[in-house]
Amino acid sequence: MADKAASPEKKSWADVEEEEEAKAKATAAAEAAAAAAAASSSSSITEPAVEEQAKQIEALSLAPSVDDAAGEEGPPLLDDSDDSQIQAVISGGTVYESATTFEDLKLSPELLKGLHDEMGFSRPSKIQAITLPMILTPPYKDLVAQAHNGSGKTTCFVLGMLSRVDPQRKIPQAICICPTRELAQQNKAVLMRMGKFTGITCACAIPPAQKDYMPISKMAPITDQIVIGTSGTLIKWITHKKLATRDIKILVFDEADHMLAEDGFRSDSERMMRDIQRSAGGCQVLLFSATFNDRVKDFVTKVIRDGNQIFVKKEELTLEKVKQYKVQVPDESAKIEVIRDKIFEFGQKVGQVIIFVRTKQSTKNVHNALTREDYVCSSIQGSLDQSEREKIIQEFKDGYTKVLISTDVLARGFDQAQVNLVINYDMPIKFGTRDEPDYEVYLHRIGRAGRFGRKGAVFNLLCGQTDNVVMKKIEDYFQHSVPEVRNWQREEDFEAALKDAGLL
DNA sequence: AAAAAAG
Repeated sequence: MADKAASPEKKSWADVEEEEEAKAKATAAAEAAAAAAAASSSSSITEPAVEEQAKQIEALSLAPSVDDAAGEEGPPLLDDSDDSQIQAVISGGTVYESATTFEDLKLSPELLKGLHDEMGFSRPSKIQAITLPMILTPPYKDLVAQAHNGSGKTTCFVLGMLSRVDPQRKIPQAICICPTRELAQQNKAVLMRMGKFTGITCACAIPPAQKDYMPISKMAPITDQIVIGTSGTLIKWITHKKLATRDIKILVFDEADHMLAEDGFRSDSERMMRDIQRSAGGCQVLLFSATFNDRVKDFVTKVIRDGNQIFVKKEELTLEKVKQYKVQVPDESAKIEVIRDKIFEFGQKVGQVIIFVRTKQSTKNVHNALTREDYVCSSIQGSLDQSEREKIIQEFKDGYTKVLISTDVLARGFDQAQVNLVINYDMPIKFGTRDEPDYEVYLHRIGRAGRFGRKGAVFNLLCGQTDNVVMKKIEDYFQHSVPEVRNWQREEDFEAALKDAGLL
Protein backbone atom coordinates (compact mmCIF):
# COMPACT_ATOMS: atom_id res chain seq x y z
CA MET A 1 0.00 0.00 0.00
CA ALA A 2 2.74 2.43 0.95
CA ASP A 3 4.59 1.95 -2.28
CA LYS A 4 1.42 2.51 -4.20
CA ALA A 5 1.23 6.14 -3.09
CA ALA A 6 4.91 6.65 -3.63
CA SER A 7 5.12 5.51 -7.19
CA PRO A 8 5.05 8.43 -9.57
CA GLU A 9 6.90 6.28 -12.00
CA LYS A 10 5.55 2.83 -12.41
CA LYS A 11 8.16 0.30 -11.46
CA SER A 12 7.22 -2.73 -13.39
CA TRP A 13 9.01 -4.93 -15.83
CA ALA A 14 8.84 -2.19 -18.41
CA ASP A 15 11.93 -0.65 -16.94
CA VAL A 16 14.18 -3.62 -16.64
CA GLU A 17 16.28 -1.83 -19.19
CA GLU A 18 18.00 1.43 -18.53
CA GLU A 19 15.51 3.65 -20.36
CA GLU A 20 13.94 5.83 -17.72
CA GLU A 21 11.58 7.41 -20.21
CA ALA A 22 9.84 4.09 -20.60
CA LYS A 23 7.48 4.91 -17.80
CA ALA A 24 4.78 2.74 -19.26
CA LYS A 25 2.34 5.59 -18.84
CA ALA A 26 0.79 4.84 -22.17
CA THR A 27 0.56 1.21 -21.24
CA ALA A 28 -1.10 2.00 -17.96
CA ALA A 29 -3.69 4.22 -19.59
CA ALA A 30 -4.34 1.75 -22.30
CA GLU A 31 -4.69 -1.12 -19.92
CA ALA A 32 -7.13 0.81 -17.82
CA ALA A 33 -9.20 0.88 -20.96
CA ALA A 34 -8.91 -2.85 -21.09
CA ALA A 35 -10.19 -3.05 -17.56
CA ALA A 36 -13.05 -0.77 -18.45
CA ALA A 37 -13.91 -2.93 -21.38
CA ALA A 38 -13.90 -5.91 -19.09
CA ALA A 39 -16.28 -4.24 -16.72
CA SER A 40 -18.66 -3.10 -19.41
CA SER A 41 -18.68 -6.46 -21.10
CA SER A 42 -20.04 -8.14 -17.99
CA SER A 43 -23.77 -8.16 -18.04
CA SER A 44 -24.61 -9.63 -14.68
CA ILE A 45 -23.47 -7.10 -12.12
CA THR A 46 -25.39 -7.75 -8.95
CA GLU A 47 -23.46 -6.91 -5.79
CA PRO A 48 -23.52 -3.19 -4.97
CA ALA A 49 -19.85 -3.12 -3.98
CA VAL A 50 -18.93 -4.70 -7.22
CA GLU A 51 -21.13 -2.31 -9.11
CA GLU A 52 -19.35 0.62 -7.53
CA GLN A 53 -15.99 -0.75 -8.51
CA ALA A 54 -17.21 -1.28 -12.00
CA LYS A 55 -18.34 2.34 -12.12
CA GLN A 56 -14.92 3.50 -11.04
CA ILE A 57 -13.40 1.50 -13.80
CA GLU A 58 -15.87 2.85 -16.30
CA ALA A 59 -15.05 6.37 -15.21
CA LEU A 60 -11.42 5.69 -15.89
CA SER A 61 -12.19 4.83 -19.45
CA LEU A 62 -13.35 8.38 -20.02
CA ALA A 63 -9.87 9.66 -19.32
CA PRO A 64 -7.81 10.16 -22.46
CA SER A 65 -5.32 7.55 -23.38
CA VAL A 66 -3.06 10.14 -24.91
CA ASP A 67 -0.02 11.22 -22.98
CA ASP A 68 2.38 14.10 -23.49
CA ALA A 69 2.76 16.26 -26.56
CA ALA A 70 -0.38 15.03 -28.26
CA GLY A 71 -1.90 18.36 -27.40
CA GLU A 72 -5.49 17.23 -27.36
CA GLU A 73 -7.88 18.92 -24.99
CA GLY A 74 -9.95 16.97 -22.51
CA PRO A 75 -9.77 15.65 -18.99
CA PRO A 76 -6.39 15.39 -17.27
CA LEU A 77 -3.95 12.66 -17.97
CA LEU A 78 -4.66 9.27 -16.56
CA ASP A 79 -1.72 8.65 -14.30
CA ASP A 80 -0.68 6.01 -11.87
CA SER A 81 -2.56 7.31 -8.87
CA ASP A 82 -5.85 7.16 -10.76
CA ASP A 83 -4.77 3.91 -12.13
CA SER A 84 -4.44 2.38 -8.68
CA GLN A 85 -8.19 2.83 -8.15
CA ILE A 86 -8.68 -0.35 -10.06
CA GLN A 87 -9.13 -2.90 -7.33
CA ALA A 88 -11.29 -5.50 -8.89
CA VAL A 89 -12.63 -6.49 -12.20
CA ILE A 90 -15.69 -8.62 -12.34
CA SER A 91 -17.00 -10.78 -15.04
CA GLY A 92 -19.67 -13.43 -15.12
CA GLY A 93 -20.55 -12.79 -11.48
CA THR A 94 -17.22 -13.74 -9.94
CA VAL A 95 -15.24 -11.07 -8.11
CA TYR A 96 -11.49 -10.90 -8.48
CA GLU A 97 -9.05 -8.77 -6.52
CA SER A 98 -6.64 -7.14 -8.91
CA ALA A 99 -3.08 -7.99 -7.87
CA THR A 100 -0.79 -5.19 -6.77
CA THR A 101 2.20 -7.47 -6.32
CA PHE A 102 3.12 -10.93 -7.49
CA GLU A 103 3.06 -11.93 -3.81
CA ASP A 104 -0.69 -11.22 -3.77
CA LEU A 105 -1.17 -14.10 -6.15
CA LYS A 106 0.00 -16.75 -3.68
CA LEU A 107 2.54 -18.01 -6.18
CA SER A 108 5.02 -20.61 -5.05
CA PRO A 109 8.34 -19.30 -3.64
CA GLU A 110 10.10 -20.91 -6.59
CA LEU A 111 7.98 -18.99 -9.07
CA LEU A 112 8.41 -15.71 -7.19
CA LYS A 113 12.15 -16.26 -7.26
CA GLY A 114 11.97 -16.84 -10.99
CA LEU A 115 9.98 -13.65 -11.53
CA HIS A 116 12.19 -11.45 -9.40
CA ASP A 117 15.67 -12.93 -9.71
CA GLU A 118 15.61 -14.44 -13.18
CA MET A 119 13.19 -12.16 -15.05
CA GLY A 120 13.86 -9.00 -13.04
CA PHE A 121 10.15 -8.19 -12.73
CA SER A 122 9.21 -6.25 -9.64
CA ARG A 123 5.50 -5.76 -10.10
CA PRO A 124 2.79 -7.07 -12.38
CA SER A 125 1.87 -5.00 -15.42
CA LYS A 126 -1.77 -3.97 -15.67
CA ILE A 127 -2.92 -6.85 -17.82
CA GLN A 128 -1.12 -9.21 -15.47
CA ALA A 129 -2.68 -7.61 -12.40
CA ILE A 130 -6.13 -8.05 -13.88
CA THR A 131 -5.92 -11.46 -15.52
CA LEU A 132 -3.70 -13.44 -13.16
CA PRO A 133 -6.32 -13.58 -10.39
CA MET A 134 -8.87 -14.68 -13.01
CA ILE A 135 -6.55 -17.41 -14.21
CA LEU A 136 -5.40 -18.64 -10.81
CA THR A 137 -8.59 -18.48 -8.73
CA PRO A 138 -10.99 -21.43 -8.65
CA PRO A 139 -13.23 -22.33 -10.35
CA TYR A 140 -10.60 -21.62 -13.02
CA LYS A 141 -12.89 -20.03 -15.54
CA ASP A 142 -12.00 -19.70 -19.18
CA LEU A 143 -10.60 -16.34 -20.19
CA VAL A 144 -10.37 -14.30 -23.35
CA ALA A 145 -8.04 -11.37 -22.86
CA GLN A 146 -7.02 -8.63 -25.23
CA ALA A 147 -4.17 -6.29 -24.37
CA HIS A 148 -1.76 -4.10 -26.27
CA ASN A 149 1.30 -5.36 -28.03
CA GLY A 150 4.21 -5.58 -25.64
CA SER A 151 2.11 -5.22 -22.51
CA GLY A 152 3.05 -8.56 -21.01
CA LYS A 153 0.50 -11.12 -22.14
CA THR A 154 3.05 -13.90 -22.34
CA THR A 155 3.77 -13.64 -18.64
CA CYS A 156 0.05 -14.00 -17.92
CA PHE A 157 -0.36 -17.36 -19.54
CA VAL A 158 3.13 -18.65 -18.73
CA LEU A 159 2.53 -17.95 -15.04
CA GLY A 160 -0.88 -19.51 -15.40
CA MET A 161 0.56 -22.72 -16.80
CA LEU A 162 3.45 -22.88 -14.32
CA SER A 163 1.13 -22.31 -11.38
CA ARG A 164 -1.50 -24.83 -12.29
CA VAL A 165 0.90 -27.66 -13.01
CA ASP A 166 1.94 -30.25 -10.42
CA PRO A 167 5.75 -30.50 -10.65
CA GLN A 168 5.66 -33.92 -8.99
CA ARG A 169 3.62 -35.54 -11.73
CA LYS A 170 5.68 -36.34 -14.80
CA ILE A 171 2.85 -36.07 -17.33
CA PRO A 172 1.57 -33.29 -19.62
CA GLN A 173 -0.75 -30.94 -17.74
CA ALA A 174 -0.70 -27.78 -19.84
CA ILE A 175 -0.64 -27.08 -23.56
CA CYS A 176 -0.01 -23.84 -25.41
CA ILE A 177 -0.74 -23.48 -29.13
CA CYS A 178 1.00 -20.84 -31.24
CA PRO A 179 0.72 -19.79 -34.90
CA THR A 180 4.43 -20.04 -35.70
CA ARG A 181 7.40 -22.14 -34.65
CA GLU A 182 9.37 -19.04 -33.68
CA LEU A 183 6.67 -18.00 -31.26
CA ALA A 184 6.44 -21.47 -29.78
CA GLN A 185 10.18 -21.50 -29.16
CA GLN A 186 10.17 -18.01 -27.75
CA ASN A 187 7.32 -18.83 -25.37
CA LYS A 188 9.12 -21.94 -24.25
CA ALA A 189 12.27 -19.92 -23.59
CA VAL A 190 10.30 -17.45 -21.46
CA LEU A 191 8.63 -20.28 -19.56
CA MET A 192 11.93 -22.02 -18.85
CA ARG A 193 13.40 -18.84 -17.43
CA MET A 194 10.37 -17.99 -15.35
CA GLY A 195 10.06 -21.54 -14.11
CA LYS A 196 13.77 -22.01 -13.61
CA PHE A 197 13.46 -22.87 -9.90
CA THR A 198 10.30 -24.98 -10.14
CA GLY A 199 11.72 -28.12 -11.70
CA ILE A 200 8.92 -28.04 -14.28
CA THR A 201 9.97 -29.13 -17.78
CA CYS A 202 8.61 -28.18 -21.16
CA ALA A 203 8.55 -29.74 -24.62
CA CYS A 204 8.39 -27.74 -27.84
CA ALA A 205 6.07 -29.39 -30.36
CA ILE A 206 7.35 -28.15 -33.70
CA PRO A 207 8.64 -30.06 -36.73
CA PRO A 208 12.31 -30.97 -36.34
CA ALA A 209 15.06 -29.81 -38.66
CA GLN A 210 15.73 -32.09 -41.62
CA LYS A 211 18.85 -33.53 -40.03
CA ASP A 212 16.96 -34.48 -36.86
CA TYR A 213 14.14 -36.28 -38.61
CA MET A 214 12.84 -39.32 -36.82
CA PRO A 215 9.71 -41.36 -37.51
CA ILE A 216 7.03 -40.57 -34.96
CA SER A 217 6.76 -44.25 -33.99
CA LYS A 218 10.25 -44.07 -32.50
CA MET A 219 9.44 -41.05 -30.43
CA ALA A 220 9.12 -41.51 -26.66
CA PRO A 221 5.90 -40.35 -25.02
CA ILE A 222 6.09 -36.86 -23.54
CA THR A 223 6.69 -36.70 -19.80
CA ASP A 224 7.11 -32.92 -19.58
CA GLN A 225 4.40 -31.13 -17.63
CA ILE A 226 4.02 -28.42 -20.27
CA VAL A 227 3.95 -28.62 -24.07
CA ILE A 228 4.16 -25.54 -26.29
CA GLY A 229 3.94 -25.88 -30.04
CA THR A 230 2.31 -25.36 -33.40
CA SER A 231 -0.98 -26.97 -34.30
CA GLY A 232 0.16 -29.53 -36.87
CA THR A 233 2.80 -31.10 -34.68
CA LEU A 234 0.64 -31.00 -31.57
CA ILE A 235 -2.15 -32.83 -33.39
CA LYS A 236 0.34 -35.30 -34.78
CA TRP A 237 1.73 -36.05 -31.31
CA ILE A 238 -1.76 -36.45 -29.90
CA THR A 239 -3.05 -38.75 -32.62
CA HIS A 240 0.04 -40.93 -32.34
CA LYS A 241 -0.47 -41.12 -28.59
CA LYS A 242 2.83 -39.47 -27.80
CA LEU A 243 1.09 -36.62 -26.05
CA ALA A 244 -1.52 -37.72 -23.51
CA THR A 245 -4.27 -35.17 -23.01
CA ARG A 246 -6.32 -36.67 -20.20
CA ASP A 247 -4.49 -34.69 -17.48
CA ILE A 248 -4.44 -31.36 -19.28
CA LYS A 249 -5.71 -28.71 -16.89
CA ILE A 250 -5.04 -25.63 -18.93
CA LEU A 251 -5.07 -25.01 -22.67
CA VAL A 252 -3.65 -21.72 -23.98
CA PHE A 253 -4.09 -20.16 -27.38
CA ASP A 254 -1.48 -17.51 -28.05
CA GLU A 255 -2.46 -15.06 -30.80
CA ALA A 256 -5.89 -16.50 -30.23
CA ASP A 257 -7.73 -14.40 -32.80
CA HIS A 258 -5.58 -15.88 -35.52
CA MET A 259 -5.79 -19.35 -34.05
CA LEU A 260 -9.58 -19.10 -34.18
CA ALA A 261 -9.99 -17.22 -37.46
CA GLU A 262 -11.57 -19.02 -40.36
CA ASP A 263 -8.67 -18.09 -42.62
CA GLY A 264 -6.27 -18.91 -39.82
CA PHE A 265 -6.09 -22.05 -37.73
CA ARG A 266 -9.71 -22.41 -36.67
CA SER A 267 -10.18 -26.02 -37.74
CA ASP A 268 -6.99 -27.18 -36.01
CA SER A 269 -7.88 -25.21 -32.90
CA GLU A 270 -11.39 -26.58 -32.73
CA ARG A 271 -10.07 -30.07 -33.09
CA MET A 272 -7.56 -29.56 -30.28
CA MET A 273 -10.19 -28.05 -28.05
CA ARG A 274 -12.63 -30.85 -28.73
CA ASP A 275 -10.11 -33.64 -28.18
CA ILE A 276 -8.70 -32.18 -24.99
CA GLN A 277 -12.04 -31.18 -23.50
CA ARG A 278 -13.32 -34.67 -24.21
CA SER A 279 -10.41 -36.55 -22.64
CA ALA A 280 -9.56 -34.14 -19.84
CA GLY A 281 -13.01 -32.91 -18.90
CA GLY A 282 -13.23 -29.36 -17.61
CA CYS A 283 -9.96 -27.96 -18.80
CA GLN A 284 -9.41 -24.20 -18.52
CA VAL A 285 -9.04 -22.40 -21.85
CA LEU A 286 -7.11 -19.13 -22.13
CA LEU A 287 -7.24 -16.96 -25.23
CA PHE A 288 -4.75 -14.12 -25.55
CA SER A 289 -4.14 -11.62 -28.33
CA ALA A 290 -3.62 -7.94 -29.01
CA THR A 291 -6.29 -8.04 -31.70
CA PHE A 292 -9.81 -9.43 -31.97
CA ASN A 293 -11.75 -8.15 -34.94
CA ASP A 294 -15.53 -8.13 -34.71
CA ARG A 295 -15.94 -11.34 -36.65
CA VAL A 296 -13.54 -13.32 -34.48
CA LYS A 297 -14.76 -11.67 -31.30
CA ASP A 298 -18.25 -12.79 -32.15
CA PHE A 299 -17.08 -16.34 -32.63
CA VAL A 300 -14.83 -16.34 -29.56
CA THR A 301 -17.54 -15.13 -27.21
CA LYS A 302 -19.71 -17.98 -28.40
CA VAL A 303 -16.97 -20.52 -27.81
CA ILE A 304 -16.09 -19.11 -24.36
CA ARG A 305 -19.61 -18.54 -23.15
CA ASP A 306 -19.15 -18.72 -19.39
CA GLY A 307 -15.67 -17.20 -19.27
CA ASN A 308 -14.14 -13.89 -18.30
CA GLN A 309 -13.64 -11.36 -21.04
CA ILE A 310 -11.35 -8.39 -21.47
CA PHE A 311 -11.41 -6.36 -24.65
CA VAL A 312 -9.86 -3.12 -25.87
CA LYS A 313 -11.51 -0.75 -28.32
CA LYS A 314 -9.69 -0.73 -31.63
CA GLU A 315 -9.31 3.06 -31.52
CA GLU A 316 -7.27 2.67 -28.34
CA LEU A 317 -5.04 -0.07 -29.65
CA THR A 318 -2.28 1.81 -31.44
CA LEU A 319 0.81 2.32 -29.30
CA GLU A 320 1.37 5.98 -28.46
CA LYS A 321 5.11 5.49 -28.22
CA VAL A 322 5.47 4.00 -31.68
CA LYS A 323 5.31 6.82 -34.22
CA GLN A 324 3.99 5.85 -37.63
CA TYR A 325 4.92 7.58 -40.88
CA LYS A 326 4.06 7.25 -44.52
CA VAL A 327 6.57 7.74 -47.28
CA GLN A 328 5.49 8.27 -50.89
CA VAL A 329 7.91 6.67 -53.33
CA PRO A 330 7.73 6.59 -57.15
CA ASP A 331 8.58 2.91 -57.64
CA GLU A 332 10.01 -0.27 -56.16
CA SER A 333 13.62 0.67 -56.66
CA ALA A 334 12.99 3.85 -54.73
CA LYS A 335 11.92 1.74 -51.76
CA ILE A 336 15.33 0.10 -51.73
CA GLU A 337 16.98 3.47 -52.12
CA VAL A 338 15.03 4.94 -49.23
CA ILE A 339 15.88 2.07 -46.92
CA ARG A 340 19.52 1.94 -47.85
CA ASP A 341 20.40 5.59 -48.16
CA LYS A 342 18.02 7.30 -45.77
CA ILE A 343 16.64 5.03 -43.10
CA PHE A 344 19.72 2.88 -42.48
CA GLU A 345 21.80 6.00 -42.07
CA PHE A 346 20.03 6.66 -38.81
CA GLY A 347 18.17 3.46 -38.13
CA GLN A 348 21.31 1.46 -37.62
CA LYS A 349 22.57 3.84 -34.99
CA VAL A 350 19.33 3.49 -33.14
CA GLY A 351 18.69 -0.20 -32.80
CA GLN A 352 17.48 -3.14 -34.83
CA VAL A 353 15.16 -3.04 -37.82
CA ILE A 354 12.56 -5.42 -39.22
CA ILE A 355 11.45 -5.00 -42.83
CA PHE A 356 8.15 -6.69 -43.64
CA VAL A 357 7.39 -7.90 -47.15
CA ARG A 358 4.39 -9.74 -48.57
CA THR A 359 5.85 -12.82 -50.20
CA LYS A 360 8.60 -15.31 -49.57
CA GLN A 361 10.23 -14.40 -52.85
CA SER A 362 10.33 -10.75 -51.82
CA THR A 363 12.44 -11.55 -48.77
CA LYS A 364 15.15 -12.81 -51.12
CA ASN A 365 14.79 -9.97 -53.60
CA VAL A 366 14.95 -7.26 -50.97
CA HIS A 367 17.75 -9.06 -49.18
CA ASN A 368 19.86 -9.15 -52.34
CA ALA A 369 19.09 -5.57 -53.19
CA LEU A 370 20.05 -4.32 -49.74
CA THR A 371 23.16 -6.37 -49.32
CA ARG A 372 26.22 -4.19 -49.47
CA GLU A 373 29.55 -4.76 -47.85
CA ASP A 374 28.70 -2.43 -44.98
CA TYR A 375 25.24 -3.76 -44.12
CA VAL A 376 24.67 -7.13 -42.53
CA CYS A 377 21.12 -8.12 -43.42
CA SER A 378 19.36 -11.40 -43.03
CA SER A 379 15.96 -12.64 -44.15
CA ILE A 380 13.51 -15.22 -42.95
CA GLN A 381 10.38 -16.92 -44.25
CA GLY A 382 8.55 -20.16 -43.68
CA SER A 383 10.06 -22.23 -46.47
CA LEU A 384 13.52 -22.23 -44.98
CA ASP A 385 14.69 -25.34 -43.22
CA GLN A 386 14.06 -25.29 -39.50
CA SER A 387 17.76 -25.15 -38.65
CA GLU A 388 18.15 -22.15 -40.93
CA ARG A 389 15.18 -20.39 -39.33
CA GLU A 390 16.64 -20.97 -35.91
CA LYS A 391 20.05 -19.71 -36.91
CA ILE A 392 18.67 -16.48 -38.37
CA ILE A 393 16.52 -15.82 -35.31
CA GLN A 394 19.40 -16.56 -32.98
CA GLU A 395 21.73 -14.20 -34.81
CA PHE A 396 19.14 -11.47 -34.69
CA LYS A 397 18.36 -12.01 -31.02
CA ASP A 398 22.07 -11.97 -30.27
CA GLY A 399 22.28 -8.62 -32.01
CA TYR A 400 24.72 -9.91 -34.58
CA THR A 401 22.42 -8.89 -37.42
CA LYS A 402 20.77 -5.49 -37.23
CA VAL A 403 18.39 -5.72 -40.17
CA LEU A 404 15.97 -8.57 -40.65
CA ILE A 405 13.73 -8.92 -43.70
CA SER A 406 10.69 -11.04 -42.97
CA THR A 407 7.34 -12.22 -44.19
CA ASP A 408 4.46 -12.14 -41.74
CA VAL A 409 5.94 -15.20 -40.07
CA LEU A 410 7.36 -12.72 -37.56
CA ALA A 411 4.45 -10.27 -37.62
CA ARG A 412 2.99 -11.63 -34.42
CA GLY A 413 4.52 -12.05 -31.01
CA PHE A 414 8.17 -11.86 -31.94
CA ASP A 415 9.81 -10.13 -29.00
CA GLN A 416 13.10 -8.35 -29.39
CA ALA A 417 13.47 -5.26 -27.22
CA GLN A 418 16.12 -3.69 -29.45
CA VAL A 419 13.79 -3.49 -32.43
CA ASN A 420 12.64 0.11 -32.54
CA LEU A 421 12.20 0.52 -36.26
CA VAL A 422 9.72 -1.34 -38.45
CA ILE A 423 9.47 -0.85 -42.20
CA ASN A 424 6.43 -1.92 -44.17
CA TYR A 425 8.02 -2.54 -47.54
CA ASP A 426 4.69 -3.96 -48.64
CA MET A 427 1.48 -3.02 -46.90
CA PRO A 428 -0.47 -5.91 -45.35
CA ILE A 429 -3.46 -6.82 -47.51
CA LYS A 430 -6.26 -9.27 -46.83
CA PHE A 431 -5.75 -12.30 -48.98
CA GLY A 432 -7.76 -12.30 -52.16
CA THR A 433 -8.29 -8.54 -52.15
CA ARG A 434 -6.44 -5.74 -53.86
CA ASP A 435 -6.86 -2.84 -51.49
CA GLU A 436 -8.46 -4.23 -48.34
CA PRO A 437 -5.95 -3.85 -45.49
CA ASP A 438 -5.29 -6.58 -43.00
CA TYR A 439 -5.73 -4.33 -39.98
CA GLU A 440 -4.72 -6.96 -37.46
CA VAL A 441 -1.48 -7.80 -39.25
CA TYR A 442 -0.70 -4.10 -39.52
CA LEU A 443 -1.12 -3.64 -35.79
CA HIS A 444 0.96 -6.70 -34.98
CA ARG A 445 3.74 -5.66 -37.33
CA ILE A 446 4.11 -2.20 -35.83
CA GLY A 447 3.94 -3.81 -32.40
CA ARG A 448 7.36 -5.40 -33.07
CA ALA A 449 8.72 -1.97 -32.21
CA GLY A 450 7.98 -0.41 -28.86
CA ARG A 451 8.12 -3.45 -26.65
CA PHE A 452 7.07 -2.73 -23.07
CA GLY A 453 6.42 0.92 -23.64
CA ARG A 454 9.67 1.70 -25.44
CA LYS A 455 9.83 4.25 -28.21
CA GLY A 456 9.70 3.21 -31.83
CA ALA A 457 9.08 4.29 -35.40
CA VAL A 458 7.34 2.77 -38.41
CA PHE A 459 7.82 3.74 -42.05
CA ASN A 460 5.08 2.72 -44.44
CA LEU A 461 6.53 2.79 -47.96
CA LEU A 462 3.68 3.70 -50.30
CA CYS A 463 3.87 3.34 -54.03
CA GLY A 464 0.86 4.02 -56.20
CA GLN A 465 -2.80 4.67 -55.61
CA THR A 466 -3.82 1.38 -54.01
CA ASP A 467 -1.13 1.71 -51.33
CA ASN A 468 -2.59 5.08 -50.45
CA VAL A 469 -6.10 3.68 -50.33
CA VAL A 470 -4.89 0.96 -48.00
CA MET A 471 -3.08 3.43 -45.75
CA LYS A 472 -6.10 5.69 -45.61
CA LYS A 473 -8.34 2.81 -44.58
CA ILE A 474 -5.92 1.88 -41.83
CA GLU A 475 -5.89 5.44 -40.51
CA ASP A 476 -9.67 5.53 -40.52
CA TYR A 477 -10.05 2.16 -38.88
CA PHE A 478 -7.83 2.97 -35.91
CA GLN A 479 -8.86 6.64 -35.97
CA HIS A 480 -5.23 7.61 -35.96
CA SER A 481 -3.84 9.90 -38.62
CA VAL A 482 -0.37 9.04 -39.86
CA PRO A 483 1.94 11.92 -40.80
CA GLU A 484 3.93 11.94 -44.00
CA VAL A 485 7.65 12.17 -44.55
CA ARG A 486 7.52 14.99 -47.07
CA ASN A 487 10.27 14.13 -49.50
CA TRP A 488 11.62 10.61 -49.86
CA GLN A 489 14.86 12.02 -51.23
CA ARG A 490 15.60 14.29 -48.28
CA GLU A 491 17.69 12.76 -45.54
CA GLU A 492 16.74 15.58 -43.18
CA ASP A 493 13.07 14.63 -43.42
CA PHE A 494 13.83 11.14 -42.16
CA GLU A 495 16.13 12.52 -39.51
CA ALA A 496 13.33 14.78 -38.31
CA ALA A 497 10.89 11.89 -38.21
CA LEU A 498 13.22 9.73 -36.16
CA LYS A 499 13.96 12.62 -33.82
CA ASP A 500 10.24 13.18 -33.41
CA ALA A 501 9.86 9.54 -32.55
CA GLY A 502 12.50 10.01 -29.88
CA LEU A 503 15.01 7.68 -31.47
CA LEU A 504 17.75 10.21 -32.22
C1' DA B 1 -2.38 -13.32 -57.15
C1' DA B 2 -0.82 -16.86 -51.21
C1' DA B 3 1.94 -15.76 -44.71
C1' DA B 4 1.44 -19.47 -41.77
C1' DA B 5 1.49 -25.30 -40.23
C1' DA B 6 1.80 -29.90 -41.92
C1' DG B 7 0.98 -34.12 -44.38
